[in-house]
Amino acid sequence: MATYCYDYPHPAVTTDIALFTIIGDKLAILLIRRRSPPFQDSWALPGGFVDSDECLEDCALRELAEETGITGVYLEQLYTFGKPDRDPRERIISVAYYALAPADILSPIAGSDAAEVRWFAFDALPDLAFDHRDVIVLAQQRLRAKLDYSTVAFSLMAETFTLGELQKVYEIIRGESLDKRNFRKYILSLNLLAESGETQQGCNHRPAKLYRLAQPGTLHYIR
Amino acid sequence: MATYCYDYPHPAVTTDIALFTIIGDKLAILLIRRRSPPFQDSWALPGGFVDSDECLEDCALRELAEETGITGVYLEQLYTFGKPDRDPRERIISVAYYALAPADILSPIAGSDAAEVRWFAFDALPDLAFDHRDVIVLAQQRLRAKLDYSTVAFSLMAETFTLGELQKVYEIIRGESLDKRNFRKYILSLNLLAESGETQQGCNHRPAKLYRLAQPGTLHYIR
DNA sequence: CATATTAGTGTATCTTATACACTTAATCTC
DNA sequence: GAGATTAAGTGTATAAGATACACTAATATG
Repeated sequence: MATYCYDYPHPAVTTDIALFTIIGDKLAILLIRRRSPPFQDSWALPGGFVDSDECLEDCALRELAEETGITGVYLEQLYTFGKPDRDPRERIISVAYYALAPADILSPIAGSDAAEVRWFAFDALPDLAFDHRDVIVLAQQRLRAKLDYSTVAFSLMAETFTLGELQKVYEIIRGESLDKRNFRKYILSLNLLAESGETQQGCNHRPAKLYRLAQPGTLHYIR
Repeated sequence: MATYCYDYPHPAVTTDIALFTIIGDKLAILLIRRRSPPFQDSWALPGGFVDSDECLEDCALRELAEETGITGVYLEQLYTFGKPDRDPRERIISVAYYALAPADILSPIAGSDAAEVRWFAFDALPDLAFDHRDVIVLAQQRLRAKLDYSTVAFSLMAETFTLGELQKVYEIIRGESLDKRNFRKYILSLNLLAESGETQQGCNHRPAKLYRLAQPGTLHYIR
């Protein structure tokens, strides 16, 4: 194998991705079971080393795809973790990203570096490799804060969704129940939703109108 | 010189620091003139390579002290810049920090890697090395946003200050003038200030009461 | 002693956020 | 198919917070 030499020590750089979705009525996060040491067989965030010619965001998307098969998520840089001893092998600095995807995303498939891939409820995480628990906690705080001043929550919705489903997502992330009428007033006042024209199918109650984003893929800031 | 070899390419990692203060009635930022290539003689943010056993924040504080002599600032991680070609020498990933200090801080003194150190008005920046203009623009946006939901502005104040001086700082960062009575009502309602008991000296008008932080060094979040 | 300069103070109005309950449309069960 | 069950859908009154606004007070200067 080739070796790469430098005049002074260089750390390795990785990206790690905290991908959230909503499953049932819980916030869930995607973890992989590590195939190799260190922390072999431990659960960890997907992620890996930055290639020499790719930018950080591309690395995060590539690692997520390689290890879990998931693509097309909303992705945002979170924080860079760099304590000298956070990896037992060598100095590794990790640029952490958080990502959001609708729950109807294709089921994850374990890739090369992962023995297993699974969604875990945020409130029932297993022991985690490295400092990945810190990463997840910070990501969840960011998500909750951003709910108040942006439209991040829409990235957790399928292409069409009901206002009830959207309210549920807000309630899960904020950890408190919301008034239905006030919530709908607020959301509709943003003028970011359009009625799809369809209604919900196959529910044992009055079917709700389906909405879609007026400008899909755009993150808006409120206030 | 020793060489350090790895099985696959490692990027270099630096920190860069965007240190803001208020000078006169302008937002100002500290720049150094680079002593060595690349971008020799260009203005740039202070910063430098992460030592193998120091954490990222320590690196930022050390580089700031070494290159400019300034210590004791408020420091917060901003964003990590990692485009593959952002440095012509080799792959360099930079963890950017922004920092705040009161204007009465000791004058900066050029250190080893800096031929010169100077404050520049934010609205009159020179040409900058690397992607440092992007860093500064992002830092200013973060500062402005954070003004609304935290007490960052207090980090720009001297130990004691008048409400008029504090209002001036808010006006400069927000780029608009504020109503005096409403501003005072808002600031005092936070219950974070204590009267020092002293008043301003040597001004050719009614002297203002001096205030200090009730809990110095603590950042508070509003709302 | 008149002028200039900034400090310091209160209220009325507008805007936004909150609290709150019933009717509707579908499915399910007996 | 009648009644029960479930979530959808809708408006108003009140409370809280944000905004607009003008004069008097204390010091220095000429």
